[in-house]
Amino acid sequence: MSDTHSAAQEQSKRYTITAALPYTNGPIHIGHLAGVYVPADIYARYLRLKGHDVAFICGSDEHGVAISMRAKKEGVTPQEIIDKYHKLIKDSFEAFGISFDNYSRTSAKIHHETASDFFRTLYDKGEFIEEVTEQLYDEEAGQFLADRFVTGTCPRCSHDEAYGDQCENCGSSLNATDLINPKSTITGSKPVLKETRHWFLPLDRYEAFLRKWILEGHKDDWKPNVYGQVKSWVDEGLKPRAVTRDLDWGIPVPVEGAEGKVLYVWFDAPIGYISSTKEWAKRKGIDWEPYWKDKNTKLVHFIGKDNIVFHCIIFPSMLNVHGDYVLPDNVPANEFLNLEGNKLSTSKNWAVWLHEYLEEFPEKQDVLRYTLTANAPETKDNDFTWKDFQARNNNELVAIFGNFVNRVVVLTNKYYNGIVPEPGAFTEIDETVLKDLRAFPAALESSLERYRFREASQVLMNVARLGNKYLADEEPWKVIKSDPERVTTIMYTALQIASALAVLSEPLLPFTSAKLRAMLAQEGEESISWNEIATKESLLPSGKQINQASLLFSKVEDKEVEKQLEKLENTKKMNEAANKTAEPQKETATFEDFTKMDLRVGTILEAEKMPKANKLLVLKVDTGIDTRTIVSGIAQSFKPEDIIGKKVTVLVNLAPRKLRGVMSEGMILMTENAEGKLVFVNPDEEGINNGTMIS
RNA sequence: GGCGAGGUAGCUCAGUUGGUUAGAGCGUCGGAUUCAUAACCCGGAGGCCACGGGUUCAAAUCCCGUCCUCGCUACCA
Repeated sequence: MSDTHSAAQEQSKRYTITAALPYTNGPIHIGHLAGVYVPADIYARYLRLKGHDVAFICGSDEHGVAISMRAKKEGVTPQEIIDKYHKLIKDSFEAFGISFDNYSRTSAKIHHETASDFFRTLYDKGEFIEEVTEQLYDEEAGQFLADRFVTGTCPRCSHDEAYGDQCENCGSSLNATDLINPKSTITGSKPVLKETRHWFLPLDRYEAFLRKWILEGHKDDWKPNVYGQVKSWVDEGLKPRAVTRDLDWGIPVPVEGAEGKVLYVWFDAPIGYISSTKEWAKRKGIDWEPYWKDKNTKLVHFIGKDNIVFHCIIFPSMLNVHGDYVLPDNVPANEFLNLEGNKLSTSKNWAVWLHEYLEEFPEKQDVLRYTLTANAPETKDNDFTWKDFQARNNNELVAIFGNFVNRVVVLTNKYYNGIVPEPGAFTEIDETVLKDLRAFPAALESSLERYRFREASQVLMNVARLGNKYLADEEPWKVIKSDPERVTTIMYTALQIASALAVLSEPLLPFTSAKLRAMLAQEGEESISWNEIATKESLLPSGKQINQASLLFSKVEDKEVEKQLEKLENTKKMNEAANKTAEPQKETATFEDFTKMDLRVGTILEAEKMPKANKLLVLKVDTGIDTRTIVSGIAQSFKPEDIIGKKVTVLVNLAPRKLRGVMSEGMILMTENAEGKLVFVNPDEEGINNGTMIS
């Protein structure tokens, strides 16, 4: 082997690359891909090409209350839910070319053991705090109820199907114990309060460690959005965080007297990276430990911004107190991707689903990879539009990349029957072009090492641009008529660019790279390595027979874009229709129930913002009976000055309640328009006096 | 309310140890060309660098304030 090869070997490092474990309650969409899996895959592929030792690790995250609840709702077992999505996700990743070295699942035995051992180690070290609290318990089902397993009347807006953690009507976040008339969604029975013991990870004790490690140690090499978010958390003060739950779906807490309790999904999920690595190592017959415990291993977590706290604070703290483990070298979290101007939403079906894309755009994996990379939400939220998808494909992949390759291969076949010609003397222009070409690997490395994938996609495109410009300047199709000798050098040089392109495109466009290698007859033994591009005399040697041209990319027609937009329009319509469907009628109220409520016409006399609160207005209302203070959560829909003098409907005999220190005596009746803006329910006739009864 | 990130050309984004006419790609307009999927190549137009103050010989870049977007957090009908 050459000297360059051994030099590369010497620099070779060990990398453990993780991509966020997808939660198995839905398929993968473009937001996941753009934020996590595409950049992680590009990075992993690049490192392999550089000759590094890479473990690219992922798997399905299959525990947690959301799956348990969904199973109950659909009347199936949690196992059926996770099997369905695990398969769908795993298969679509594979078809999309995400090159995981191992894709495991947290329901695997090896993971249960690993997570269990991990917990036990911290437990034995006395790292946890134990605390007994009162939680809602369903006696009929014989189990504690997670917040989302409880519904009841919202104490704020009286919506009577509020969840234990949040009221979807008024948006307030709640404690399950706050709900009026709580009801178990499992049996419908009324839950009781019961004591339960849980284990907490005392994050507050790790503040000094986190400050030193991240705030001092990674000030300059972590992305501003990640660093800033971590700083924000640490500065606000960390609190102990429960790492166990009362639930029957998950990894049993491996401690005496913890029956019916499982590890909190956020405790076990990141450990899934470790168990997936173990699974992989076992299959390969190698030792997994260096990938997590050797100080020279570089651990990198690819995640979306919603996961920053877990990957930068909780998991590193766990690894640190456990001992033995290396800490992440970087966590290049991305922001979010929007779709046609709106947030991606699994529940609203506002997404481009990977498995659907693969069916609707066969053989176009690289087009989506490229679009998502070129437009990745690296520094701020970004918007995916189908028009942009079409433009990136037609104007860049087809027009620049595909076209260059096609020109070179067609001309080579036309002039030399597909045999790489022997070059003559190189001109200054040839030399410059070849020199520029050899600079590209370093340029790409610089972008990729800094996790600037968007930039890398443009650098890659510049390789094809270099080729196109070279052909346009040298005009072999003209020169062939006057000086055919010269054309051999031109075509040889252009073919070197195509050959480099085949290798350099591998991380971003793996399918295209493979096709191009095949076209240039540079597969397997014949292929050149990334590190050789800058140094090897000839990338595609004279005399080599290449194959016929075939198109690397095809145009995306307007029709296809329209079809996708139509699909989204339909989703919108369905959502609107779903919203229009009125909620079912509540249970019968007797006349007496109704007459209990004293509703009056009132007038807002004064209104001002509650200091230090976002949603609250403090109102003085003339109810006819008296002038009283009502605190109302309408500040996001109205300016105080705009509602003074407004006639409103007031529930005057609602039990008074103190809100942020101000006693609120009553409630203003509100409803909501299609955009979610609040609207007063008020008498629209003039001349109705304050205090008039509503019946 | 507090904190974090962002606000630069029609679009997507670079650019901050402060320093000549603020850059790239796409789009647009014009030119050239025909080997190539009407693609490539060359050139032009297009920016009060969110807004208002300040520091400075000099500000997209530093300081103060305001506004907008996204997120976290608090509070919360």
